Amino acid sequence: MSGAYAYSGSAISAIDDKGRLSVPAFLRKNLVESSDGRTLCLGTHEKWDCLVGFGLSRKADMLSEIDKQWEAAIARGDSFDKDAAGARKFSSLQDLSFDASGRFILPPQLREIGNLDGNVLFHGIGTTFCLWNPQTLLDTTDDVPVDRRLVEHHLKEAGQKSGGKQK
Amino acid sequence: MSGAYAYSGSAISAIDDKGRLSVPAFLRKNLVESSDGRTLCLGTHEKWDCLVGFGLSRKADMLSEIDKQWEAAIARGDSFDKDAAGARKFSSLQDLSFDASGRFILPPQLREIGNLDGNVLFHGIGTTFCLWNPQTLLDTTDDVPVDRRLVEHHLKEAGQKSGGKQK
DNA sequence: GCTGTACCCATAAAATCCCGTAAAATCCCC
DNA sequence: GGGGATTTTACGGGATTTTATGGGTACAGC
Repeated sequence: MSGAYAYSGSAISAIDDKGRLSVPAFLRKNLVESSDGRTLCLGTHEKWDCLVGFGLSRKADMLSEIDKQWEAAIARGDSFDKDAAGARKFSSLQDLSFDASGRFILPPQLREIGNLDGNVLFHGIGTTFCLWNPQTLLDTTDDVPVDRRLVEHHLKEAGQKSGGKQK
Repeated sequence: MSGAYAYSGSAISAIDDKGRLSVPAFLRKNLVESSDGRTLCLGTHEKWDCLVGFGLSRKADMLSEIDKQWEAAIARGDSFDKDAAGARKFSSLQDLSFDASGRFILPPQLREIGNLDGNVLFHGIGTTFCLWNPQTLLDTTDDVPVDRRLVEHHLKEAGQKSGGKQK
């Protein structure tokens, strides 16, 4: 694998009035290295009710993985639908660029699908990181192996900051 | 693979009264690089009820893919009809040039085959991207692994913009 | 002449960039 | 190790640039 860096840790960040969101600093460094610039790839998660993010280089890895699968399939004489595999992985993915202070605009469609509204919880899960609506994460019935105490802590913290503002 | 960049993301765009359609900006960048100019290759999809698009350089890749399939077939002792494969892939392909603002004229035959009328949904699937009539995509019984929420979002958005105009 | 196409201009909306400021984290010197 | 100074970070608010899209005009071929 290309990137030697793993995403870890968690933090909460708020969407502002212009629909901007800032990437927490601890993710930013890896992201910049893995994208060779300030680019964030963001898409919907295949199973969970959240968004996934990672750097550009991961996209290239995904392409070559599909290619390898295809080559293995034709060598065996099997069929392999590259387009279906590509659609699954790429159709929701957007390349977003963030500015020097780490902010990017969250596209409306991703915002809607991810149920994001107000506070967003980022948390690294290795090769990628997830963006959750903290409440959705607490309420989900999926098996998302996250320490609830962590989420609750971030929520409490964010609640104080906005001072009960109904955003 | 030649291009390190993969087509991803989705957007809707409308065909105007003069039959023009604009390539969404996020696809345009890759397209220009991969074509060394403002050229878009457009054809019908082999399986799905939509059109496929990509840059000029992808044509060479397609040729070498056919070659690989042929080699794999002989290795297995099977037969492989290169001409048939080529016909399938290339006969519907047109090279279209788009202007500085990203617009091109959708040839009537492709427009008809792709069932395109009014709003067109572009979505990247890695090495290529697809052009769908959003309604056709929602109604299709083929296994097109696309997040329906995305399509629905784009449709809703487009509906608002035209304000119910029956285009 | 028409018709279809490429090119040019105009405008509104959206995205991008840049500059402040204030809070938080880090450093540093005593 | 305490406390102030410096650096990062978060976030509000413009200004500039890019994009989407309407519409005009010139030039080709029939």
